[in-house]
Amino acid sequence: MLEPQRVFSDYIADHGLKQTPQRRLIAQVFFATDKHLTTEELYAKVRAVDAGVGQATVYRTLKLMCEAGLAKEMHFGDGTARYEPVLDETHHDHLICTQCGKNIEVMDETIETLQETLARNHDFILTSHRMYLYGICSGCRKPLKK
Amino acid sequence: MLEPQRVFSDYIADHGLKQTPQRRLIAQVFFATDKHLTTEELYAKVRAVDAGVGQATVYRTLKLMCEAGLAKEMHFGDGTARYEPVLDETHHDHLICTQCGKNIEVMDETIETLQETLARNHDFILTSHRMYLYGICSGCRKPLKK
DNA sequence: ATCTCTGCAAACTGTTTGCATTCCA
DNA sequence: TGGAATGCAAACAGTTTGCAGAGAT
Repeated sequence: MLEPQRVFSDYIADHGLKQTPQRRLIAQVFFATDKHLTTEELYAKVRAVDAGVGQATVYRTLKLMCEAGLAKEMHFGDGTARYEPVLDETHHDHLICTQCGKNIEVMDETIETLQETLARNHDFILTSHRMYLYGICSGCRKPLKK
Repeated sequence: MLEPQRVFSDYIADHGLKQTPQRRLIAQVFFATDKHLTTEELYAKVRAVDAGVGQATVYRTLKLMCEAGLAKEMHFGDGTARYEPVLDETHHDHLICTQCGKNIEVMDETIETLQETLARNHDFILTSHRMYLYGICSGCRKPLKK
């Protein structure tokens, strides 16, 4: 896995933008978690380190990381956007427990292939996709003893 | 295909709620389209018939139809919710052109089966899923003559 | 008559933007 | 030094809510 913060640095440099302590901090905190954070959550984590960082900066930096291909915006049921760090090029889909919110990243080559085929059958050139599987995980359904 | 408005009526009656002309109208307009409407769009269509209907009523009725299982809320990229009428039990996924926004409803039995298997392998009981395939449709990529 | 529903406007939430100031390059 | 980035607050868009009056049962 390549250093995402290095990639971000490079992206900034290559685009005539500027390194700032805020961007470094936000990126560092963001890539330190493998969860799907809301801006709110990221903002809180960042503030825990440096309370002087503004919310707008978090939004702007997150957007910048998306442009750099290092973050991906996603929407679940609720109205808030969540961001997922793109640590490497590994694509994956999501298996989400509707009970406890657990989010497992999954991947199935056969499904991927079939998706390609399906799109081609409709004369589409597939560029990307998102797949969310919702269910109940084992932990959330064990105590049924009677 | 069963009459969705009848189902809605019944749901209202069964829950001690009340039939109103607004609810009837909103349901009628909603089920008359097979597209994925935003509240804004639905509101406009409703207003074209009866300009006296309030926006809040559209929101409230849409939520009610979701609770009745007659509508499904979905989020694409943008910040606005879209609603899809659940006309019958036919499940489908989405093939979306990122250029023109065309939204084709697709379905592949094999993929469905594999999704089940994938979930089971992770000890999940699958309850539902959403799959969006993004690409460029044929119409949006033909005229490249220079 | 009661209790829900409606429309309006105000309130809220998540996100974006304008601006003066700060700060990297 | 100059242009980009920041923080703040105001602006926004989508959605929800409080309330008084209208309407369904």
